Amino acid sequence: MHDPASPSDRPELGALDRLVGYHLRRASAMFAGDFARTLAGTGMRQVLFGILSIVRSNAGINQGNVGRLLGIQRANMVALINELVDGGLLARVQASDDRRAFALTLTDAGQTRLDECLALIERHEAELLGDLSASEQRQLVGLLARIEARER
Amino acid sequence: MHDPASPSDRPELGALDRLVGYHLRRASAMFAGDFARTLAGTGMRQVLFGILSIVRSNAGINQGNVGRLLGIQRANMVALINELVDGGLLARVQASDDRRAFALTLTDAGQTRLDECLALIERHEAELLGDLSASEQRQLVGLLARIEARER
DNA sequence: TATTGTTATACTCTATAACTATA
DNA sequence: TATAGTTATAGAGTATAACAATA
Repeated sequence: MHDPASPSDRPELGALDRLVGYHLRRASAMFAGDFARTLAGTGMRQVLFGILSIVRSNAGINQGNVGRLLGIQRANMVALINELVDGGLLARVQASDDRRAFALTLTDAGQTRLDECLALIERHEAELLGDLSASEQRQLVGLLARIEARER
Repeated sequence: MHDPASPSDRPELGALDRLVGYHLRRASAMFAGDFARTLAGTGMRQVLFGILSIVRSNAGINQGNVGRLLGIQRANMVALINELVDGGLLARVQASDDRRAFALTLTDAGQTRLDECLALIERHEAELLGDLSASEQRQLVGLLARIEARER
């Protein structure tokens, strides 16, 4: 009953607990789950929000480049863009310089929807990051960004 | 051509770039992808390795508790445990104190397989974390662990 | 009543290959 | 040849509901 390695006392993670990949996986899943719960009413998902955010900052960008920025395959972008266009959040017009491509822009509805969601997301992040100071949050983003920069 | 917000120059992420959830998502996906590539030959996956690691540190634990530690539903544990038992890495015997449950332990093959994979995983992590000092890596794990602790 | 393991099932996400029209 | 968008499809991963045996 007092065996320090006994499962009935307090189960341990073993080697897992020292792996950055494991903690990234769990923290990321926590954020994804809470994101979905917080934005439940809006029909917004992490990927869709990412697309809207990028299109706002790069008006006229095509969907291939959006996908490249987010690590989404061209084939999988089609349904996502269709969903946003059908929802009236995104406008898709023939690109002037390349007749194969579409130039993407936010509609007015897309602009306001993006802002509404951003407000919800900021509350959601503040909730999950409540234990970290502002400087620790910047530290975290900085470390993650350096990892991401290693390949992309 | 010199418009600083032009998509053709250097596309930006917009609001996304300030969100911890986004960076967690991308960094986590990078680790998952490289994990899969590094362990490709072994048939090992992140979840399976997690199960083996927990069983080693908690010999005799049942699959429900393993799933609870990893955030995996009971229903989804069945196929995972079957896969590891069929692969000869995990042994499943009737628990002495609860006839509903199975006590899980690593087989000898499971022990050596776990160690082999751990060696590969450590190289994979060292590769992806190459830009971070040892102290920065500890900082990162510490920050992630504090996020995870907020709910579980 | 609650819990362990289980089955069945459905839904999302992701990955690949191949096609078309343009470049 | 290469690229943008598209279709079809298959595989993971994940979520829910329900059941039998046991607690």
